[in-house]
Amino acid sequence: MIEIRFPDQSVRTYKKGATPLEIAQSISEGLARNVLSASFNGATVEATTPLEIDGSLQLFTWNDDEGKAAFWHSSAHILAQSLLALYPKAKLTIGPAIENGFYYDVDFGEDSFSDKDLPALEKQFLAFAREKFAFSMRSSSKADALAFYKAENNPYKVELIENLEDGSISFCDHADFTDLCRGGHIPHTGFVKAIKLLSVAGAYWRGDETKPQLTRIYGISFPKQKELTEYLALLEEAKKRDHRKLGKELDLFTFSKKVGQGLPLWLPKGAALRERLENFLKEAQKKAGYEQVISPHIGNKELYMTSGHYEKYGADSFQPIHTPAEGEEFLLKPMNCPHHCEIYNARQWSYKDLPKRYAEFGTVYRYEQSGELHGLTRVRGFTQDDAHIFCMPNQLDEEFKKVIDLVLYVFSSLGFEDFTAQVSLRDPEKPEKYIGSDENWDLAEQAILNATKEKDLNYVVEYGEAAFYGPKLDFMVKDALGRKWQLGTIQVDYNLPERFELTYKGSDNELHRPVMIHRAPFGSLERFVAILLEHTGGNFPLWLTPEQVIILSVSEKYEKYAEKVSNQLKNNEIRALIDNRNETIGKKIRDAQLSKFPYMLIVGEKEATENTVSVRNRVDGDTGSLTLETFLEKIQAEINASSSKFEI
RNA sequence: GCCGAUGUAGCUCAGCUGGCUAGAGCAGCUGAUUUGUAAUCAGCAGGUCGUGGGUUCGAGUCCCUCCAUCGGCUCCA
Repeated sequence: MIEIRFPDQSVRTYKKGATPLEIAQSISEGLARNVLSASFNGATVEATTPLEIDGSLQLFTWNDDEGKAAFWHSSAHILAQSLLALYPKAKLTIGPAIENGFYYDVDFGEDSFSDKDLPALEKQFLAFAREKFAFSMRSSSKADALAFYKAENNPYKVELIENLEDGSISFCDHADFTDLCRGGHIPHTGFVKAIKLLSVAGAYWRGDETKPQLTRIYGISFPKQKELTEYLALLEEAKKRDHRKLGKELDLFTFSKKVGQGLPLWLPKGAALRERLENFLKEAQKKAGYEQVISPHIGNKELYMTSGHYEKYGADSFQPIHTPAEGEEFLLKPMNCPHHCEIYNARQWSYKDLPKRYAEFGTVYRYEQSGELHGLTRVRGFTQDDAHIFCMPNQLDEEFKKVIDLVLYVFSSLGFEDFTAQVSLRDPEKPEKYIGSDENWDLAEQAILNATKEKDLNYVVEYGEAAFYGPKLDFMVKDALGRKWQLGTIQVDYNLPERFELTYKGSDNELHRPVMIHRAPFGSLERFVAILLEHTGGNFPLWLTPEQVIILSVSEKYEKYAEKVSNQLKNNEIRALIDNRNETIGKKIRDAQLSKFPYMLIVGEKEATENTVSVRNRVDGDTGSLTLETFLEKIQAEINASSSKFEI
C-alpha cells in the first residue's frame, strides 16, 4: 500500500501502482472524468502513471494552468500525427504548449505550406482525436532514440537527442505515432473535442536566424466546441480594440507610403492627446526635481563612436548624412543619452550639485527591419519621454527607487494595473554583446535587483535582455491580443559615464565618476498611446480625451443656445464642440457615440427656455437634464478626481 | 531581413472557373426636410482595381518584379 497526500493535506492509502486517474475515481466520478494530468512529488506525471511510492499528489483539470498545458501539449502530438498522415515527408521538430494553445515546427522540405492547407489538417486532427487513442510514455536508450530518428532522416530530432543525457530520454506513443517527449499528457486523444489551427508562420530552428527556417503551425484546442466558439469570439472582440483600427476611426494618427513606412503622422486630435500626456509627465517630473533640456535631431558620428552605439548599431542604422563641403558625417539621433552626457559635460560639477536629472521628450530615429514595424508600437521615428540622472554611487539606490515610484505613479494614473516588472540582465553565455567591466555590471545588476526587491515589485528575471551598456528594469504591458510590449524602462549605467569621462568633484577634492540612470516611464509616446488605446478601447479617461463634450442641437433653431453652452464650457476649460449639422438628433447621437465622446449635451426648445442641458453619457446613455451650472460642477469634479492623481 | 497571406472609391467590402462602359453600403457634395436620445429622403460625384513588366484576341481576375499592409520568426540602443 502507498500513502497519498492531497493538497488539502488529507492522506489516503491506495494499493501500490494506483494511477492518479484511479485515485480521482475513488474521490468522485466527476473528478475522474475531468482529470487531465497530475503532479506527483512536484514532478509532472500522466494521469495514467502508476504510483509506486508514498507522496503528495495534485490532480489537474481544465481549470488549472497545468491541466491546460497537458491538454495543449497532447494536442500538439495529435497535430504532429495528422501532419505525418497528410505529409509523410515532413520532418517534425518541436511542438510545445504555449500560453494560449500550442504550435508545432515542421520542415516541409521543398513543399510549401500555407493557411489554405489548414482546414484539411484540422479535419484529420479531429478524426484522430475521436479515435480516443491512449497516450503512453516509454523510455528509450540514447542509442535507440538516435537510431530511430537517423532512420527517419530527421536531423532535428537527432540534434535534440544528442543534447540529452542517456537515461533521461523518453517517447510518447499514441496509435501508431511516436514522438520524442518529456511527458505530461491527457489520458487519451478523445478529450480534445474542438480544434482551430490559427496561423502559419516561419520560425528559425532553435530561434537562430542562421539556421534553416521551419514552418510553424499555431493552434488552439478545447474540451468543448462551445469553448472554442467563445474563444474565437473573444479574438474578434480584441481585434476591435486594435489601436491601428481605433487610431484611424478616432482620427488620431495615420501613415503615408510617401512619407515612409514606420513614420507616424499625428493628426490634430492625436497630437493634442500626446501633448496632454507630455504635460502630465512634465508636471510630475518637475515635482521630482527634473530639469528639461533640448537636443538636436542629428549628432556627429564621433558622438556615437564615443558612446559605443556606432560600433554596435552603426551598420544596421540609417546611414550617416554628409556635409557637402567638409564631408563630415552626422547620424539621425537614435537615442538621447550621448547628448545628455555632453550636456552634463558642459561644465564642472560638485558632489553638492548631484543628482542632476535631465529630461527631454526626445524624438529618435531607428532603422527597424521592415518586418518588425507594427502600427504605433514599433516604428522608425518616435519620441521617448527620456531622462538621464547623473548621481553619486551612494545615491544610486535612492534615485532608482524614486524612478520606480514615478513609473508606478504614471501607470496607475492611466489605469495600467496589469503589468509585469522584468529585470533584464546580461546573457552570461554571450559576454561579447556587452561593453564595460564585469565589476560594473555586477554593481549595476545588484542595484536593480535590490531596488526592485525593496519596492516589493513582483518581477521576473530575463537573461540576455539587458542593453549593451547596462541592465534594465522593464515594465511590460500586454496589448489587446495578449502580446507583451515594453513600456516603462529604467536602466543603470556605469559605462557611458566612463566613455564620456563624466566627473564631479567630491568632498575629498578629488574627481569622481558619476553613475547614470536612463529612464522612460512611457517608453515612447507612440507605443504608450497605442497600448492605452487598446486598453481603453478608445474610451480615454476624461482628463485625457480629445473632446470631452459634444453639444447636439435638436435643430438649427437652437444653434444660438448651443453656442452659449459651448462658450460657457470653454470658459471653464472644458473641451467642447457643437454638432450643428442638418441631421436628426438620432443620427447625431449615433455619430457622437461612435466617436466616443464622453458626454453629449442635447439642447432643444425645452433646454433653451429652462437654461438646462439634457445629458447623455457614452456608457450609461440618457441621464436626464441638469442646469448648465450643475453639469459644469459635475464634469469638473470628475476631471479633478482623475487629476488628483497628479499628486506624487 | 526571413516564412506565409493580403492589396478594388476617403472607409468597409462584392466582383464565380479571364469576356462588353468595374458594383454596394457608409462618408462627401447638392436639394428637400427642422427633426427629442444609436442611421430622414432623393439626386450627384468619386476608382488608370498597390506598382512595373509579361502571357492572351482580351487581365481586377493568370505569371513575374517591386512597394505597402497583416500573422509569426529574428531583431529591438
